[in-house]
Amino acid sequence: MANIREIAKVAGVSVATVSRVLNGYPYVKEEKRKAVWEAVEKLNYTKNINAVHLAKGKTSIVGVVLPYVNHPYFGAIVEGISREALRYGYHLLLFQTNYEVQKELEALEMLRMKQVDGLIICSRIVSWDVIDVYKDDGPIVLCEDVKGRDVLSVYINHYEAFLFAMKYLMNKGHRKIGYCIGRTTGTNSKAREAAYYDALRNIHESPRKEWIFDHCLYIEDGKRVVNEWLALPEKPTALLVSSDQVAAGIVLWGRREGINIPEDLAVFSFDNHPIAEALEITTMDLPLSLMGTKAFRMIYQCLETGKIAKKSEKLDARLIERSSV
Amino acid sequence: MANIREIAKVAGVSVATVSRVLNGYPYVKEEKRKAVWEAVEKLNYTKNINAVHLAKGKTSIVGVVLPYVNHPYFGAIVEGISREALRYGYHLLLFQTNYEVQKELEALEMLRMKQVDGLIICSRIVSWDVIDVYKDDGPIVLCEDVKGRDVLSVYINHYEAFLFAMKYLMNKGHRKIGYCIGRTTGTNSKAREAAYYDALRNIHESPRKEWIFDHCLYIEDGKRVVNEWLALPEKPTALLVSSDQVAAGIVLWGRREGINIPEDLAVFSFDNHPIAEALEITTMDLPLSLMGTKAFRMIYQCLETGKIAKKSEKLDARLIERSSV
DNA sequence: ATAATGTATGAAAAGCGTTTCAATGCAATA
DNA sequence: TATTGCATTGAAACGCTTTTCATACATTAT
Repeated sequence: MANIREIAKVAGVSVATVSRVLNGYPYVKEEKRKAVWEAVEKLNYTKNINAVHLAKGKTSIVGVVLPYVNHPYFGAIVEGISREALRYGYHLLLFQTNYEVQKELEALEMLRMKQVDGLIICSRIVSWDVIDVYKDDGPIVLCEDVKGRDVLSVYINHYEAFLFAMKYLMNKGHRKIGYCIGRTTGTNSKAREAAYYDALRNIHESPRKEWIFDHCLYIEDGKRVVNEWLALPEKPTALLVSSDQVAAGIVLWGRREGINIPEDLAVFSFDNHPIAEALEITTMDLPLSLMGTKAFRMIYQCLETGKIAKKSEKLDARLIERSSV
Repeated sequence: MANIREIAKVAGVSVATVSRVLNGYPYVKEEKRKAVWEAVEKLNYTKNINAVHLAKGKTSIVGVVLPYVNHPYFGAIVEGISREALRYGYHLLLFQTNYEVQKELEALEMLRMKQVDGLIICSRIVSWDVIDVYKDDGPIVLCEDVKGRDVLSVYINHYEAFLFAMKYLMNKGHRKIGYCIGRTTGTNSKAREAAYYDALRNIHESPRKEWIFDHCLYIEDGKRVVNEWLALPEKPTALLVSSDQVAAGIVLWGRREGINIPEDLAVFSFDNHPIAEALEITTMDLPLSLMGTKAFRMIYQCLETGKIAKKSEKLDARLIERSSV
């Protein structure tokens, strides 16, 4: 495979000139410019981008760290990142972690090794100490409330959203409220948990462990929730569900079990995925795609200008009132 | 940032020895090995992976070309690819194309420039001539029937699956059958179209343009289909739907319009996404994740051994009988 | 004792584009 | 005419690791 030196030889110019032509720099006589392009054509030359990466010290790639590629929640975020990255000529390197520390570390190592120029961590399990170690290796954006820590972040105000939902349910007269969550660890989950407990405390209700359903991610998890709910001696009358997927599962499997929604069980969900519209599920719209877009922009700005306008950005959820509550 | 030369100096060895230690090669005295690791520790050294890429001429990255990251169909494929890539220490570079030729070309260029070692094209719009140009730049796997062309491929037998579905519907007495598809171009879509026409011809029914619904990808497209179906002067009694998402939309919006399924309208779908189970939709299970896994393996095998066991692999769909037909 | 192996190590080349610096030529301004 | 400045170009350094080749010494086999 031809390289830039051969092009230079064939075109009768120096490698510097070839580089100038290839990158569209000025100060090259038109005839030389032409000669270079002809040589490129003739030798069927293509840049070796790894040499470019080495020489420039950057790759125009940002890494995206997430537990599951195939979940609509993360899909929406990635979509937002992808759209923006495309616009600025950046590429995306995907790190599916399954919440394994090892995999997350690997992604961080890739930042240090300059495989990626920056990192967007959609969800994580590694501790802050670990993140801190890699902070100087390139911009890292977290999709969670970093609470004043010295890292970039764009996040959805899950606490407010959950609190809002709780109050909404309580306004409708509900006192016995349970909730479904993807995992109990993680900043976002903790924020929701806090809102849940705070709201319950407000009405002097004590929380019940059996009304909290963990590991709720996909539609099929809704089936499990319905079955567990049915088996409950004392049942909550309403459920906050952190994902429309799970809510859809609950509504659909619930129907099959003869559960009336919202009469027997009110379902209040989050995401505003089209499935929620189709099922008339009351939900909070989460600006996931926007969050991805903003996360990328933050990285980009940091990379190109070295400055950051805002270190942290909080995005709000929006009520979509339908008939499942 | 320290480099391998500095490590060599500090450890009092040559760069070759440092490289040996770093890569776990034999033939290094234990004491030197230790000295190197100590220097690495001391200088907080990390490899510059771009230099590695350049020197090795490979990156251990495979590119994944797809139109939309955020569709469950492609999500499932990527999931399969990702799982396998993880196992073999490969990374995934995502190319979201939105079916723009320019974007697909860019991905192919990345193969030529050695940004990626191989390419998995989940769906495409560029012509075969274009693909051919890049064939020698690295392994390319297509997720479609390449019909004897000299490219690798793993694909689902959409023709058989669609034909099977048509016969199934016809066995249930349906004669007026329409179908919903994501796009009308593309090998996979053409295969389905062919099966549709072949089956109709079999029962001497002539196809109707207004019974073919294009651009059906997401749940919300089901709403559109329902509305169009309702407005039809003469309605098909059954619909073949290429995606469970759309089928779900049809079933759900159909219910809201008082359409009885399957009495008024039978729905036969594809994918076997959990949503189909929740909605009791009869569907064909498509081994999407498996296809991704196999696609990666093909690339991997090609890369590591230079040989290909099978150039093309056809995967079959499986009937999941439920109650929407 | 000698040839043949195996272990251990470093110098140098190879992989390749970018960028800086110095130099040359030519035109415009003082 | 002298000076300043811009246009043009190339040599060489830079980014960094891998890998080959040659060398030296220690064993083991013949």
